[in-house]
Amino acid sequence: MSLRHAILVMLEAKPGSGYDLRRRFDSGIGNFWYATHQQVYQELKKLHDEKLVEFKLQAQSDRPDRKVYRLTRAGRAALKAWFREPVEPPRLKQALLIKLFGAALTDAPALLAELERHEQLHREELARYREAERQYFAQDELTRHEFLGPYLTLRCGIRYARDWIESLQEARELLRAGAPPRAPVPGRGAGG
Amino acid sequence: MSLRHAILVMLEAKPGSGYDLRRRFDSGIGNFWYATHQQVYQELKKLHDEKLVEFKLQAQSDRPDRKVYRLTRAGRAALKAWFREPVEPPRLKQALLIKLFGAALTDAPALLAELERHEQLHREELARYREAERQYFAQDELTRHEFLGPYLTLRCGIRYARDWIESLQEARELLRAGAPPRAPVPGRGAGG
DNA sequence: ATAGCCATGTAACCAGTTACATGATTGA
DNA sequence: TCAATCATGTAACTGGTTACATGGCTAT
Repeated sequence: MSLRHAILVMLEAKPGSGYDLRRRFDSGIGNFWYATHQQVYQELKKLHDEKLVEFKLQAQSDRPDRKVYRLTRAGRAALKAWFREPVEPPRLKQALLIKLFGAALTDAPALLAELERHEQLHREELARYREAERQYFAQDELTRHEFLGPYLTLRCGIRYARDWIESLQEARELLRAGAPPRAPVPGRGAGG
Repeated sequence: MSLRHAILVMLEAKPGSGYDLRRRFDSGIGNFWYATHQQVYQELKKLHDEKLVEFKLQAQSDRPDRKVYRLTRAGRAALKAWFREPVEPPRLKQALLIKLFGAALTDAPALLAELERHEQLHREELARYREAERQYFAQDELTRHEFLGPYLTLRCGIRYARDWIESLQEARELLRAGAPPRAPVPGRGAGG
């Protein structure tokens, strides 16, 4: 139940409409927390009912009116309280690994193609993160300090994507070889 | 909607009861797909209604009767069909990263303690994986070949846990320093 | 014309979680 | 006596997804 906290963090960084928030879920926090426009609008409604956010109607002549949300004092308090509670570690759901686990139950070419496809997706992901990192360092020190939090999540994403690429490469090599390794791969790759 | 496929893969590896499956979700596939006993029993019921699995009642004198499930021919076909369909990449939900993203909104000590707590959890996770890897290599080559799929998922898990530890260490260091890095960390850590 | 963007919403459904229930056996 | 393990299940609820709806503006 952290969707609301993702939204509160986003709104505290910068007020915005449901539509704005939805788009922000395509990057930044979106790299590790996903939400559809339905979830955003409904959660905003709940947050408003609970008086954790408020909005100003922003009439626009050429486009639909916007509800620009921001935190209330109670919202800020709720967010601070959440920061002090422990979050439970996430429960992973990696469907691709179910396939890899059951590698013996399918034909190798289909699985190899699927692994390669995912590897490619992670390469693109990694490229996006690297570009974002480059942009981060193009800023002055004051701005870098302000965005230290987002930068640190970016670093997590870089390691995540990079290691998927490594793992999928390894998996493809060993599956192609059709035989298990004789011993743990030495060095960093062995988990040491 | 891959819970059913996780169950089908598990049952194809070895028939078992709902209770068995539930326990198997504590390791192996459980390292990357979680399920409660409710989900298991209800999914088994659905799979049975759809005639993808069948069961034999195993009466036991001292303990409750077990329903020992296994795949039907249709179940095996459904599983093979799934292996040929692409799986969508997972939508991550990492609540801890919401906190890290919003680091500026809370006091450092609370956040640092939370990061350290998670780092510790990942250290324990990594230790489990390493032990499992050790056991894998203690087996003969034929058995290693049979369990190549599970081994490869273990490798993914090792990289995953190891990198969380690295990322959380880095985050704690930079947050403690109270200042952003001057330039990307050189070498492998920089995303290269 | 056709599609896409901006901006919001209702309704139905499905997946996942939590609480509650049963009942025998084993070990502290 | 109390808790844990084995083994299964019903019921209520919450969170998340998909489909459908509106309506003007802009670009091809």
